[in-house]
Amino acid sequence: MVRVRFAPSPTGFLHIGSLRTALYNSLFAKGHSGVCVLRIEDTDRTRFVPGAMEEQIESLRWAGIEFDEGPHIGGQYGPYVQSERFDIYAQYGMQLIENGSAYYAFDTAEELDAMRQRQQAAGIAPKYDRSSMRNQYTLGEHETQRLLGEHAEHVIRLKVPLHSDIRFHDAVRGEVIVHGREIDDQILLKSDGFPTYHLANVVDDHLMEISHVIRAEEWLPSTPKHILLYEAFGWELPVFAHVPLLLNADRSKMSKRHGDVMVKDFIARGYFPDALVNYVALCGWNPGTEQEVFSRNALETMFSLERVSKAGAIFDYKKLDWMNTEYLKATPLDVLADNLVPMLVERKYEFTTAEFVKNVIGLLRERVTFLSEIVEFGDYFFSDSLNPLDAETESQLINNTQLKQALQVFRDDFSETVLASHEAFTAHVQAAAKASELKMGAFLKPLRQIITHRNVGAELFDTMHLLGMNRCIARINTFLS
RNA sequence: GCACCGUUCGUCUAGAGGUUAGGACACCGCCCUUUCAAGGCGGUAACACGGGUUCAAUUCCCGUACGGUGUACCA
Repeated sequence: MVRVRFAPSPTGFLHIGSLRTALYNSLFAKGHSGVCVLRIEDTDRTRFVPGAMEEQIESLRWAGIEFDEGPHIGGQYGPYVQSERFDIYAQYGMQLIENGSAYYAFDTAEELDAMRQRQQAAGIAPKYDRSSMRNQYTLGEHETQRLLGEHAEHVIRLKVPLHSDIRFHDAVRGEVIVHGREIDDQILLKSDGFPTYHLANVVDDHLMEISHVIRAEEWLPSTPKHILLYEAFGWELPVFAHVPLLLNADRSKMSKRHGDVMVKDFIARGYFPDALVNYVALCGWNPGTEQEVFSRNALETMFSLERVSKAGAIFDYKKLDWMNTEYLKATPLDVLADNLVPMLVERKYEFTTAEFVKNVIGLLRERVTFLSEIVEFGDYFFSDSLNPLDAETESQLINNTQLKQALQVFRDDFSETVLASHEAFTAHVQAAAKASELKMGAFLKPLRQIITHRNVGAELFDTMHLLGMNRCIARINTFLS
């Protein structure tokens, strides 16, 4: 049974990189008929942000990533919030103390700082020095028990075997080897009684029967510590898979300052959830074919850890935009209309019937990146009070007597048949232009400006056809007067 | 500093000893055209470097360089 988990910390908004990690977990679970659990890792009380968990769940839900178990839905392995599992960690910490895999340490923050400074000065790697600091071994059993008896501040540290090499297989990277001497005696239980990530993570993954740990590459260096913990408990290892990081343009870990990185930012900018998910899935994974646009279902069946790439991927906002246009072109018009109508209503626009809006979207969607842009880009469809023309265009139009003549001809001979077909329209335009000795192009551009108050848009025939004869004539009359 | 991980067009990537090194985004050009797009066609552009191994290395091995991550009583 495949059981995976996504385990964010509620310290802020959901990061785009976290979204991808969650996605990979979810895709992997779905593809293997497994279970994806959400677990909240809130063991750092100092960084806890109220409401963050809810925000992250909401962002995930927006992206269509749902869980099978979690704090918001329950499940057989709860509770799914680590702060509610406080006693469990203490219990397992004690087990490690009893079997000699962990020990008590009483050093203060200042003492530890001093230790690191000494080590740096001596040019050696900063690492807890079990033989010189104040711990169970240097103090002796008697003194240790005495300190514990009087409730002296203490932590529990992992006793890392000095000379063992840790080697493990990573599903995306292959064999990874770390020498035991490089691994620090990690703190397992902090002086406030809360576990560190390392302990909580291993205990929970075991208790929740997680089969595959799919997480970001930043966890790779601490994986040996986790393996040591599994061994200390005598537990079976899950499969580890460390996925590459999402990077800024300068190849550093993707962060603010270089652009939007929170999922809520992408929501606000108007991306389709499926487009964002599709793009992000491709950032570090591909199926080995040349296909780039996938349904969610295709993603679920095709995704595999073996095809996740090893190197970090620079997040390409332009390609994301392209992906969004792909979805904009592929999504059924009535779905798009359902999304756009509320935005139009909010603007208090008058022409917002679903059918009309559908037609507008059909005309304009190839010209924008976001659906929401149509509100602005196609404003002349939704209201008859057009934005003022810019001064230069306006004076050009007003001073063009030939144009006015042509417009009069165009308007006077206007009938329903003009907009009945492209051919009829073209013939009508030509006749009006010819009567004033204008070239067709020289007439069409100003006509567009007068009808839409814009220089670009869909083909004029389609535009006017959708607007209808009366609205077109009204706009020409407004200009002529 | 040390440890680990990585390195194919500007970007995302395909490639698993012998390829004209393929695709996509972006960029440029042409076509289409009633503007802008979309679409079609075409183009510029990559195997970090040095040693091996091999008849043959982008591909395997070892170094070097560069980059990233980690090195907390944060996750």
